[in-house]
Amino acid sequence: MGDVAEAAGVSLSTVSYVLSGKRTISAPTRERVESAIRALGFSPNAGARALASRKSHTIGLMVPFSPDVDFTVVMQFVGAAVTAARAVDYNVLLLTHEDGSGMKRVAASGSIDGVVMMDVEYDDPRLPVLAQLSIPSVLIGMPRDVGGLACIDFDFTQASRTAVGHLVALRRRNVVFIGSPAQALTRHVNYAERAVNGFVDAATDAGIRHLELSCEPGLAAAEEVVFETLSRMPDVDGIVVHNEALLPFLQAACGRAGVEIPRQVSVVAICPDNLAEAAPLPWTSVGIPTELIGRTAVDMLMSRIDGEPQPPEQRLVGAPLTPRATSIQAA
Amino acid sequence: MGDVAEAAGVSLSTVSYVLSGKRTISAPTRERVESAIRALGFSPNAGARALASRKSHTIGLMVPFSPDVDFTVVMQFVGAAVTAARAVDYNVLLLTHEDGSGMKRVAASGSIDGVVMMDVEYDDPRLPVLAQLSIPSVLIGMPRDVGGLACIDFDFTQASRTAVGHLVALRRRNVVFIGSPAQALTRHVNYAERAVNGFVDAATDAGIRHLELSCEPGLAAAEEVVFETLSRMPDVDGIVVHNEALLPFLQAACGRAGVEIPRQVSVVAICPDNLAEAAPLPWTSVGIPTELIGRTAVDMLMSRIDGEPQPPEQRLVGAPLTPRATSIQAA
DNA sequence: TTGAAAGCGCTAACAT
DNA sequence: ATGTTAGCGCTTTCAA
Repeated sequence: MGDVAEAAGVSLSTVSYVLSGKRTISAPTRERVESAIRALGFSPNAGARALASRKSHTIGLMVPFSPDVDFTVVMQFVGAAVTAARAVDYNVLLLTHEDGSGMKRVAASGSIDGVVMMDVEYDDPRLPVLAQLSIPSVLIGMPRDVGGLACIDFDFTQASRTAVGHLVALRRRNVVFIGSPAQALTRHVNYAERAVNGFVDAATDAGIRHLELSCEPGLAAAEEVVFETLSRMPDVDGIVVHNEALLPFLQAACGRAGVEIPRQVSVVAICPDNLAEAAPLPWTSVGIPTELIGRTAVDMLMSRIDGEPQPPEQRLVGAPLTPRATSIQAA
Repeated sequence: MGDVAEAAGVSLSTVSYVLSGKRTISAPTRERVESAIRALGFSPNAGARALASRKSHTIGLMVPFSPDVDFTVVMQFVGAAVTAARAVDYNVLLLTHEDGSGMKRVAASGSIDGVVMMDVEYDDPRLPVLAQLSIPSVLIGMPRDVGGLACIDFDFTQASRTAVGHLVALRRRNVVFIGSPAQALTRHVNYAERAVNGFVDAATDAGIRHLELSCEPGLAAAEEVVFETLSRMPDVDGIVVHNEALLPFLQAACGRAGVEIPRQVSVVAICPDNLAEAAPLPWTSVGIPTELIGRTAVDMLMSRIDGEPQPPEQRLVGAPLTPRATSIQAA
């Protein structure tokens, strides 16, 4: 940085202020400094900056690696978060879901200025650790006890209500909810619960028959759940499905069972829009806005890092329904 | 660190050397220092350490986010790499596949000491950038021109040969190779080519009939490729499939077409073992050792970071075949 | 609007 | 086997 200062004929601190923008610099000076930076190919040293400013310009991102998460969805969050961080000139340090002590270490050493934690569980053992840290954090997901933490999550209740509303508007009167695998339910009681509750409430309000099932992924499980649906509600004419891993198989399973989508049964999926669009028969869906949630999580974290202390905040993100090929008006 | 030194009754540098292990310390001294560290809850500052030592103790990991990669497989590499890095006390900075300039920045600023680049393409535009960096790198994948770079990849040629050998031993004589989608072929000419070549060579050597197809993922495409197989080789009795995204659908497609696995047709998949095991009918497979490759990539990088300069090196990792439910002796 | 200079908390060369 | 000390390359207060 000394070289740059010399080349531009200014002091070292002026170069620093040009870089950080924390001081008003006259246009000509700024210009000279910037061209000197380019000419010398200067790039400020991250370690020195971190030491002097006590900010690493890096956030931690805790990513789940357990086999029961849908990595397609996870990667959408991750991609959005990384993009959002880059946009404000922050790096992203990869932390694993399991590694609570690792998080403690990088936080204590000043390697990160904040944490975004994905796939938060209902009673997540990492929450106490998080609360102890001296750096801010944002959770993606909604634990039982939010304490003073900041959270953001998809509004599953609203999504289910919207889905049911759509089916009712299409004059469907016998609807079934196909939810996430049992394992997800136990880990994330909350979100599964919210989705189911929204469904039940909306169906009750509308005065229509309803049934709630959960399902593992895979073709066999898909066929099973279709079979169970037909035996418990033979005149089913509407389905709400909230299970990303099941989607690729559900249409095939319905086809084999002779259940015609969308003529006989209209289906609304709760899943990211790009998954809904990619299906052979594109799903009508309430799209989980993974991109928006990932980006917002980072934005919330940023305002806690360099803004004034923010109050705890729990944000629920809703989404509209997009009609596609799997739902039409009942005959 | 001064506090720790005082509490332990030693000098500041002794604390530093206890931490880094770069000096032999007498047992009692080390003990006093370590207990002082624990007592004070001391954790060394990463920025200061990076500044003084010119090492960030962080590696960059370039992860692909394009929709045409299989994220299940990607995450296995990532998980293995992160675990390996943690094991030697290194952090992992997440870089996106697209972000060549971002890589340049973090390298120039001293934020990372080395890079592991996943999903390397045949003519990857980032390779020139990588070669310019002053930090070492390791590629996962095999580009056209390796230059002076270090690479590691799965030995697809050997895998195909092993698969064909297995089918031949089961007295299969009419075999088809179902490969990756066309898009993967254009991006990664090399690996697809190697897999196909190994297949063709082995089938030719064994003197059996053979056919090579490629296939998109999804149930419809799976049915199509089965149909094409049957029309071009009605007496097919062996399949080698190298297409992770297709696997969940292939058994269903065969079932629908009346192709009985494994009685009528024996199938060998080239895919990570855990994918092969998870199928309803577990695949006989040549398992891509994602875990090993990810870990080895990090090990190779580490030896280039703190060891003496290493020569360029291209490493191919082979794997054994594990017989499972999709292959038996021909009648 | 700009400059001078005192650290930030470590590492490692040089001592002993 | 341990201590002393000069930086590492920035940020930021204080001064002009």
